[in-house]
Amino acid sequence: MQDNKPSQKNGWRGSEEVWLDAAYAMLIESGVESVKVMSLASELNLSRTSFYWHFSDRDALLEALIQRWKIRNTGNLIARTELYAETIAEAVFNLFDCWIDSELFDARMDLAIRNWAQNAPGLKSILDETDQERINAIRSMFRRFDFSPEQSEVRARTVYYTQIGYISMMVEEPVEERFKHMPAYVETFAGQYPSESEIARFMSRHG
Amino acid sequence: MQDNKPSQKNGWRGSEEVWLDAAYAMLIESGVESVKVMSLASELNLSRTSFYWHFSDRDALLEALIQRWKIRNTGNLIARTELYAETIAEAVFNLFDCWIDSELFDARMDLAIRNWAQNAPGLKSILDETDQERINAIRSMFRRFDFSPEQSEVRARTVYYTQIGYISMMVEEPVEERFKHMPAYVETFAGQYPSESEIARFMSRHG
DNA sequence: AATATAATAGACATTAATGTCGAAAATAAT
DNA sequence: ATTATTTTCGACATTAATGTCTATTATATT
Repeated sequence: MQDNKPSQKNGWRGSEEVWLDAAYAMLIESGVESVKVMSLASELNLSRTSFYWHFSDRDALLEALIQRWKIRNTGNLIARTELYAETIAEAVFNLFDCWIDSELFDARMDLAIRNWAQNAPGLKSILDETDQERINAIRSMFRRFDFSPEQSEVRARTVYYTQIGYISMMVEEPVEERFKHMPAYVETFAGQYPSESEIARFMSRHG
Repeated sequence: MQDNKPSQKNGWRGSEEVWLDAAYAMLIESGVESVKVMSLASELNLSRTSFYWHFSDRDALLEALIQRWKIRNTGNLIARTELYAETIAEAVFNLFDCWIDSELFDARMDLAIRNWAQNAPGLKSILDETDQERINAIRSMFRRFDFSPEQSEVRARTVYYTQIGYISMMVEEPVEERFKHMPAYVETFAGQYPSESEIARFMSRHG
């Protein structure tokens, strides 16, 4: 594990990374149950058995997928909650960046992991901890703007649950639609409507 | 399909209902992938092959599960949004009954169906429609209390997404904890803190 | 060019699942 | 009690998946 950049761009058709990428694509597309050595092999036009040169078995591949998620989906969200903001509305807008920029937060991966965790108790524990860390960070954000402990707790959960719900439902709506509603979401979550300049600052950050 | 109450309590060990109940339990416990004729048979101490007397094949069983969900999880929620209420806070409390009483709304089944739908496009369509109907009903509730169209739209979605998120995360918290936070959730969703009597009315409805 | 290493692929073994068929057994109907 | 019906079960066929072992091939190193 943990090769530091194995000399990529060698002449071989397969590699740990190639199999992992295919597995990732399969995972977010159809769930962990469909991450099968057979399917990946035929997709990559490689013999099924040569998979076993790169990974000891299917479980090792799945473990690598979890590692990838851990590395990518930790930190960014929390960093967003700690960004400078003059009002709670601006702070909520900062967090919203995560729901728009998949570089900051990979929603599809998060959903796949969440579904997978339902049948993998070990993963469920890790996910529960992760969720808790994220909620803690959002709660602190509200506390910094002088919401009561109770208010901060409930508003943090509302913000987070709302997003998890949105992801779980795989809502497909045009981007304009999403942006249009953002100020009203800020008002609901923060209890105050954002100022024109706050809206403008948020909008200008995104295309 | 659609027997009108087949003479139950006959002397046979198996029946459509017995298999279906076992499948239901398996579905909400471990997801559709693990609803397997083999597992169910060994759980019921019946020969695997006698399953095929009651159902033509595994697909027929899965279809029956979907029917059960359709019948049970439609109507109740919408009815709750239409109940008499003097304030929006009271109306939101009325809806909250669904999240507490599993007779009104079977959250575990809903989650299982939602996960299943990710790999079953036909089911996904049905689920999308169902979600839309529920959100429409909640939106109408806010409209009745004179929230603007935009406000009603966003608050309805916040209420619904929050609950779907809560279910998806399989949050396990003590009942007291849940009840303790309810008024603060009402405040967030409705924009106004519920009155003492509204809280009392809600609490007294539940043990 | 020769050699070592990394990667591929085919033959084999195994397992878990679905589904068919016909014989046997349990129950219900007369 | 006899007969008919409903249900159960075991033997068989099939499929899709995992994983091992060994020979071969492609690439990299010297």
